[in-house]
Amino acid sequence: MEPHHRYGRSEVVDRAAHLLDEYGIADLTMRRLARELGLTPGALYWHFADKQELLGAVADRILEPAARPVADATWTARILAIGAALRDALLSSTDGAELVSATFASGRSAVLGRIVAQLVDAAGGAGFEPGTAELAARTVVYYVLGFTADEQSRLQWDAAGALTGTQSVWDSDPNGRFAFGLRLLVDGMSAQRQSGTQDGVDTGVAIPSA
Amino acid sequence: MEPHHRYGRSEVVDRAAHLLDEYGIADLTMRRLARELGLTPGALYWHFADKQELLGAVADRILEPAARPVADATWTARILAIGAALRDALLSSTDGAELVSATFASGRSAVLGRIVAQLVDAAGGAGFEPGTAELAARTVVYYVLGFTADEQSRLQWDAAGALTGTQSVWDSDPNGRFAFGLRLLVDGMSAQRQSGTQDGVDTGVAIPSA
DNA sequence: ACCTGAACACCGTTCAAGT
DNA sequence: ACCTGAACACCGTTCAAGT
Repeated sequence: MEPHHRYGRSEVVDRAAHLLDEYGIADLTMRRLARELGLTPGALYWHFADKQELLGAVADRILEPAARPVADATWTARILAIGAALRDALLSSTDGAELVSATFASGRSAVLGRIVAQLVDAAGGAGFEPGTAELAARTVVYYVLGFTADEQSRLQWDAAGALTGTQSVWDSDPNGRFAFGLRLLVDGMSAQRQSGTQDGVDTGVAIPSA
Repeated sequence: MEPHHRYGRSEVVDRAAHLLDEYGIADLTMRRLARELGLTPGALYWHFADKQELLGAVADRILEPAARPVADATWTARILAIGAALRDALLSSTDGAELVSATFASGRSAVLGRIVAQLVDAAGGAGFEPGTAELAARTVVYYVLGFTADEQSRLQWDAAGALTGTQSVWDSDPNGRFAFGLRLLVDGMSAQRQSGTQDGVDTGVAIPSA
């Protein structure tokens, strides 16, 4: 498609994101993407050092809507909001959770870093010192990525023709199921923080991490 | 190696597990494994339907030590023990966490199912009804897989020559860091369960899931 | 019961050279 | 600044046929 055109990096990422959403992560290959753009495979290596960098750029595009700073509120509300926004972003594209999980593992997403930073900030509002807040923030991310990857793989497996009618507890109220685990974490954070700390106010009181 | 030998399924899994530990998940390919066994690639398809099945069998081998029923104790101690045993199992092989995460996503590990069942049982001891206990159990698994995959990738990256000397908070007390997140979840479960429930005793009192 | 041989349809990456 | 051509070193999977 589209011969005799030269591309910038962002146009290549556009196409890659479209390819992902349309055909899934297994079909997001360098060769396939090149073909879709009417290019030779080697051309992509002018835009990206390797495939991981391309995947990171696609992950960042998916995550962007979840990285917008959340309105001021109590720290619990902020964490619930960031978690929900992250899940929504992952669900917005086919195999989004799987892609972002893989990218997170390889440490190649800048935007996920910003999301973690927002969670750290919110956890700081709960009275945790920076190091502990980072731990809590990452715990939230592990949960959201794990839950959503699981959810999405079931969704796509079901959509591919299987068990229609046998809808178990798994299918019903996914938002509630997601919120349950997130609330577990937020409740755990409430239980661990210094009792002298007011909700939403960082008193700077430290909590030992072990 | 070892020509003129015919293999059973378990011997093939042995070799695959060894290959994983020695060279990592990227080198655990069907062709490489066949070569290591002195076989033709096609031979492996007599033992396994596809690569995912092979990976699932290797994952099960790694997880086996973590699936042994834990000694009776309070539900909190059981969850902490299962979580720690799962992490230990994942860390016991190169790329263990990555392999098991991938296998979990494809739902191809029987042993991980048994581990989840033990967590569900322990959560039941906290007074959660079955559906909610399952949610809590899976949340624990998401955390352990996420934390350990992250930990292991950093460990292996550092081992590969990088940042020696600049050991940040990340390297110090990994056990404590792991326990922190797990305790967050257990505390969250304590906060959500029915107050009439004694520790370790399942009174059968239900909690709504949303 | 277990494996070979041979094929099919792919991969990611590099790099001199072209415009 | 962006791309081609061509090569290198691989993949997973299938299947008739062999022992």
